[in-house]
Amino acid sequence: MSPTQGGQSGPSVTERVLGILSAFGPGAESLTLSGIARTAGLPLSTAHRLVGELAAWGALERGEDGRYRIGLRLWEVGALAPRSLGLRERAMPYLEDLYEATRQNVQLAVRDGHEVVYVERLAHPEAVRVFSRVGGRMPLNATGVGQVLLAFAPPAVQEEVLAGPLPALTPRTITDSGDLRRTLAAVRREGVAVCDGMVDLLSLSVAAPVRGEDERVVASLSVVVPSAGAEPRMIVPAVRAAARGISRALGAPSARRRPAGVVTPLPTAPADASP
Amino acid sequence: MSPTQGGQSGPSVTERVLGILSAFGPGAESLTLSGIARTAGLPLSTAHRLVGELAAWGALERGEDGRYRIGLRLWEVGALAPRSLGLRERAMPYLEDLYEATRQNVQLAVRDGHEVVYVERLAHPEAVRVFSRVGGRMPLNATGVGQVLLAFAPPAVQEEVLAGPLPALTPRTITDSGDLRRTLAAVRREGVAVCDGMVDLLSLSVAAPVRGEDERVVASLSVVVPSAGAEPRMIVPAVRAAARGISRALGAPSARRRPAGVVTPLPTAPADASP
DNA sequence: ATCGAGCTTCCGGTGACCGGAAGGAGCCAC
DNA sequence: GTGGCTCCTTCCGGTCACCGGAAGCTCGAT
Repeated sequence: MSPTQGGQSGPSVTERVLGILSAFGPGAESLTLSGIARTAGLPLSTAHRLVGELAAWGALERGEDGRYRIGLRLWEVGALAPRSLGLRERAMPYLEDLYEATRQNVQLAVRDGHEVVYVERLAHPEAVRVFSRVGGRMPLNATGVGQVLLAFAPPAVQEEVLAGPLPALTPRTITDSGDLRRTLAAVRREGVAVCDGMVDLLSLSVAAPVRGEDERVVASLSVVVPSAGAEPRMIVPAVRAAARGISRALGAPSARRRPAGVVTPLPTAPADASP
Repeated sequence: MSPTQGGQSGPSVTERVLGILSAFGPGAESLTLSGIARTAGLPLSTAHRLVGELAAWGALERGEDGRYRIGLRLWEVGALAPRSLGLRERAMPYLEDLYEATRQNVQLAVRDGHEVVYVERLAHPEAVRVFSRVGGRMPLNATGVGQVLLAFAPPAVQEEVLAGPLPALTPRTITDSGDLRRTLAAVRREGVAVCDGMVDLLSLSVAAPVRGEDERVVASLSVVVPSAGAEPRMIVPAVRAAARGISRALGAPSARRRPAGVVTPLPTAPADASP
């Protein structure tokens, strides 16, 4: 299938170039040429040539220290990703409000495969430290946003995750697939996930689903507060309201504005846990 | 110098791949395969192969409509760009405050070559419409952030821009190099740029410089308000204060916190307009 | 039905790419 | 000073991955 898997031939040029980009990551924002070559598994001279072309275009930048970093031009192109830009633009005002109201951490995330990817994050400098970062990944089972995204994911994805290993970040992380299945059902029922001490024993997160125009859950929104003395009851309505606001901004019919006081039932989950 | 400039040979594989990424841009967030091939100047079958590899890696995503978009994975890598992530992370709290105080548009931008690139933007849904967008570019002479970034850029860059054509976005855009030179001197003297109706006749922006640990101006911050009835005197101090806060967060010595009431002079500009 | 636009697959010739090797620059330890 | 390290840069000939024309496919529109 891949143009280069036939027999003993090496990776294609494209794969090598992408491999160079992959060498960068959280904790490896700047690399030397040899570091790139080592990480990407390329001979030094090959890496030199390819990196030179990438830098000429602006995908990489070379600092005064001679180290390479991701270039502004690549960031610019990446910013065109619909799941980043389109979502962010419309969600920001609501994230703002939620941030302003809580002065804690507010996060917006989407699902990519079996992981959560954080798309936006507002953090008060004095709020609880949080492990996530914009552009970072986390397992689906261990985070509030992850549980929401998983609960409303296609059944096939749910089963794959439930069948696979469930990594534990703390002793309180859900790692039993039966427990997780029950939790997901609860999330679908309640429309929120409350995750206490699963990423980090000191923090608690409250997450809610964001729906797109076809009613599918396209993102999840959460607030992270200190676990000690947290009162989720105070936060849940605010998170739900913000998530609904974003869904409306994205055109989700179920989140249409309606006369105050009239309560419409939440749409039923696309599919239940049992496929 | 380039590995492929010798004689009549075509662009290298790397250049072709980057050309494919370049095909995407503001107003072209989603493209068909043939559209990509046309824009990038590649034969269809070549584009097909390369795009396939990019999609397999996650640099591109193929929608249900068969069109290609920038993939989340590329966004993720791009998010590692130091001028985006590092800057944003530290600047956000201050942008927040400024946004909260003005409920208008707040922007953070850096210079790349002879253009401004917007790195972050907070926009109130009911605020003045603004042309800029995250990841977008604008000419240096026509925007508040641009004038600030140009005023504190290396003299060589200033001269290049002053020598080159100065695009006009409105009749009020500065297009005379003498005028621009005087404006830049004023910006250096005042530490702020006030730009009325230069991007768009209805809006006014107030911008201030953000300095890094080596005192160099690394970014610029602005607030955009409706031109009609705007009172810049009210906004200038807030913008200056936020810019100074970010500079401090980035480690700029001149922005160190000091006993209230003691005024330290702003550092002199790295170089005056006349080189 | 007929057309056209867009997509996918196939395959043989060839020239772009590969990477070993040599050499230079900077740094630290001895 | 001098040896040994790491990192970077440049060169060049053989070979194999890449290129792209062509044929066929799937749509939807006329």
